Amino acid sequence: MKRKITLKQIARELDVSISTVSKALSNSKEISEDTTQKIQAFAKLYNYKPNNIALSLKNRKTKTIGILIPEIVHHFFSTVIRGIELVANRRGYNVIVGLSNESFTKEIINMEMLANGSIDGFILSISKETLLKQDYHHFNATINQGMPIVMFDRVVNEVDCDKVIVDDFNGSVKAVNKLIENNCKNIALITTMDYVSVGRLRTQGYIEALESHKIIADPNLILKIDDSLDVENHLEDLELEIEQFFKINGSIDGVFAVNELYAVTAMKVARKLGLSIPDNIQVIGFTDGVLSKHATPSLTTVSQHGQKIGEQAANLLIDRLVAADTEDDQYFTNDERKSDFIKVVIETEIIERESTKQFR
Amino acid sequence: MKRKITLKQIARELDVSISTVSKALSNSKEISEDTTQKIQAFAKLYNYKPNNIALSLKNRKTKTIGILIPEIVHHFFSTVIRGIELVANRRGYNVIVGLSNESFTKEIINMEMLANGSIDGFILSISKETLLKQDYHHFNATINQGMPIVMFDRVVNEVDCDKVIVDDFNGSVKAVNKLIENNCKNIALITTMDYVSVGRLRTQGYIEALESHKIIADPNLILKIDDSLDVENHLEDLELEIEQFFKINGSIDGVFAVNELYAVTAMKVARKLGLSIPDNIQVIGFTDGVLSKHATPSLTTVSQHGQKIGEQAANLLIDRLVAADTEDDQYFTNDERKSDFIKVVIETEIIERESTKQFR
DNA sequence: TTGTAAGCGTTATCAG
DNA sequence: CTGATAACGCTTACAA
Repeated sequence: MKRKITLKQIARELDVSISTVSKALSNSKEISEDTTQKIQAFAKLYNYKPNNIALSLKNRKTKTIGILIPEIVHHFFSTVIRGIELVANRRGYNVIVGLSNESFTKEIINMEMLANGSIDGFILSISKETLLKQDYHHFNATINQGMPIVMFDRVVNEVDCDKVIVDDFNGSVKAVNKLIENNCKNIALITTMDYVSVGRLRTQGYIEALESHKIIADPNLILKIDDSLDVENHLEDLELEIEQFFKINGSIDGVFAVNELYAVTAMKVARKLGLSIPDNIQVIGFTDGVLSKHATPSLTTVSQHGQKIGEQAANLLIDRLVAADTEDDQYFTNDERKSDFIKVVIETEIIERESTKQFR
Repeated sequence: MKRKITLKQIARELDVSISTVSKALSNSKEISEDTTQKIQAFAKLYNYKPNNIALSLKNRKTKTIGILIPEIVHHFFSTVIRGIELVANRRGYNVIVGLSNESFTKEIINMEMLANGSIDGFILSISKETLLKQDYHHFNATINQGMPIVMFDRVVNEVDCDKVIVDDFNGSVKAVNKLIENNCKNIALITTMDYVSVGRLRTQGYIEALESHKIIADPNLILKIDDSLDVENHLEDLELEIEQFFKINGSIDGVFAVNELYAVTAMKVARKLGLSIPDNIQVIGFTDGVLSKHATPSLTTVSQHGQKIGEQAANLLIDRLVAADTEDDQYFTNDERKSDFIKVVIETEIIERESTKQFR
């Protein structure tokens, strides 16, 4: 078991100085052909690789990105990670992952842990508890320390940084429009509580789509599920709640659900109540995950393109890191910079499958 | 935008030496009450936090674990990550994630990237391509450099390290036994190619279960799907292949599939062929993910307890890191150590749902 | 062409 | 009680 070899050891072994070794290995032409050859051969033989930590300390940058998300066992988030990882690796960065588990405290702890030198910047999505509390000081503190943040999906105006979001509003509009075109007369919405911004936006899209067709949104047709802090989904409760909802509103012939779980559960309940899909009820979900694809009938959904979100976020962050590296910091004041932040909107797309009627 | 403050700056500001500051902050009693107070107050004011990178360099350990998995958009793997992250954080470690994307080369590149000082040890699951090639030199090289590895799920005898595996064999046996008890006479197996060890073991369990009931396994009832290197699942192909299989073997009344995708697809195909589940065909899958839970009918599965696997793996790794930290390295030779490696087997559990008959 | 030395941020050892 | 110094592994002026 030989520990990894260092410049120092190579130098000692070959009886040259450390800096000679360093230069030789980076092909500096300060060093003679001969010694360069000798040193490189030796280094290859012993499989020398520079120590990342030492490099990080010296260069004051780690070439790694911190990802902080509420939950990893979630198709959308893992898709985003895949996207981030893809471009990060391509551009020479590593990726370190922290999970807030939807908790404010864990979010802060994780941020502090990573912000102390371990990473060059954050890509994150805000936890539900933080959104509830509306306490964003830790994000701003991090940014003020000179560590850039890119937020995605669950973002917030109170923090000045680059953002990548899904066009939740228009996604909903498209979905509801589709249901209207498909002759649904009583379109229900199954959504979350308003404090999750994406839930709110999707709800607004629903209302807007109806109104643009001169339909007044009926509050009775909106079911708000309170999944506030219980990450583990209590399936039976959900089913029960939706079943109640359907029974009270017997006329529902279209359902738009803000996530695939709600959509799939709605289909299950509908079937249980003897309704057939898409003949009696048509269903559209948000988030195009495994569930939608493999449900029976397969689910028409609004796809969010999670991987693309991740790729965009990573590119934004790395662009900024590279820029910070190059530019003369002095030329800008903080204020000048503020206007600079970019908000990328990723368009949604409706994936038509079996849970809506086909007209053709 | 103030950069993070360092010991040096505090020292300069307070007109003491760096080492005094360092000691004061670690509550060394070498330092007088007075100065300690003053320094700590100042440090708190400026929110001083020691720089992780500097600590890593000094201590020659990073307190971070490298995870290397084939794919993150996969319920099982993300469950494992969650488990790892859970205990890692509890025990003061961070987690850095690399994805091999089932590629041999990417696996190696990622390992080398992380092995150069960024992490203290690996938790990994082998990529399919690596299993195909049977080239494990990079794992052994890493271990020889003194970096411990814990493998999970996709493991291999050729590498000496701690391992956490699912009891694939007995899981299959249990599943097939259940089908036999439920009066299935012609039980089919839908599995992967043999080079994925878990596929092989599950196949063996199937055969064993049949034989223990004096049933001779019929090779025609075994469908081996070749998903070798195409990570993106070609759903239509899969459906077609399974449909062919069902048509050729009209007598099938039970299906055991080695993952949930195959199981769910089998159910879909069965329904398409006018067969009802569980009346005409009973189905059991492996891996208890979202698909199983929300399929219609919901799928009886062999649960692998991914999170528990992650927790165990992390504990094994950290135990070893802590031990390496304490022990006098000289006392052991490599050989003595070999016998030392632990293989933890996580028991599977059958989760009964609607795709099998209930007898009670 | 090669070597010395400083510095990245810490901590530990040893003098004062 | 406090401070100087070395060391972790590396790069890079600057000397020689």
